Amino acid sequence: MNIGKVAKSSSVSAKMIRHYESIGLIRTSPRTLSGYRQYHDRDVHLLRFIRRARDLGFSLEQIRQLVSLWDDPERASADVKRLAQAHIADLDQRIAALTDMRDTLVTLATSCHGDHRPDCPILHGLATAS
Amino acid sequence: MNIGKVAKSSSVSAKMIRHYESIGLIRTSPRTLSGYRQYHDRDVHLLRFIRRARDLGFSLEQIRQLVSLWDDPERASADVKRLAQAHIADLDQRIAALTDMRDTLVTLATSCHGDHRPDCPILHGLATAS
DNA sequence: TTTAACCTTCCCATCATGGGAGGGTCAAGC
DNA sequence: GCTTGACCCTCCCATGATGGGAAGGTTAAA
Repeated sequence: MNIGKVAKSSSVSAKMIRHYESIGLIRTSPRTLSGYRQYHDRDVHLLRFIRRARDLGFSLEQIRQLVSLWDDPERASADVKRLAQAHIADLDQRIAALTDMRDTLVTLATSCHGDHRPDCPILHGLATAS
Repeated sequence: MNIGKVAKSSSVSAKMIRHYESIGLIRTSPRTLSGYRQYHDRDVHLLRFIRRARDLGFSLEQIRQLVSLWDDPERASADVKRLAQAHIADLDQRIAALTDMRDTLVTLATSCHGDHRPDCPILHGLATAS
């Protein structure tokens, strides 16, 4: 299988597949005589795994660990759970930070009359200590 | 005032002040004979404004618009409000995306027993179509 | 044989920020 | 006046994940 087909069936772009190879997230693939990368079904499985982990917001470094656990028949599920929970905590923090921003902004926007006059609590709020 | 003092009192690093100057977000400052940038109180005000807008998650491009509205005594508060509401909508989208990730991950992690055994619903969930 | 659709590598861009090298300036204390 | 330490300057490089595009080779079908 060439890289284009793998890209389509894994939903990981060819660009990214090459990149993942270059940073050692996936193994270097064998090549044809003319230099084309050759893949098999198991590579598609791995790339789908990576893609889903990305969709869940894991970083490539975290995915590197997930992949090595995935590959390891001796793994303890506790190790996987630890990774997942650390990531959940991280997501919670980011959600909280964004929610704080949102709430502050909603408060400011609510008090802005939003007409032709220049007076604006949003700009005032930004200019003044919070 | 030298750049270090401005950085301290505005909570914007000297590195960033130079960067903001280089991308035209703030005006180029006058220099001493030896090339040191010279600032005044009004520059500190502007940088604090920028810093607070960053803290609320506005991009530098959005801040560029906010600053020009801030500078404009003829502005309509409706224009500011429009910017703020667009940003709120953007924050809402990001919060929703992160919350979806979080919920999916929590579901997977909950069903993982998290012990020494290798069997793990989290890895299984990542490997299988969602 | 031509052509279109592949593939290759290499460099550059994003966004906001920081690190660090290599070197100049300034003020205080001796 | 000289040393020293704390400033300042510019320039280049790095981050993380992804994409764009150039310049050129390969393949399969018409």
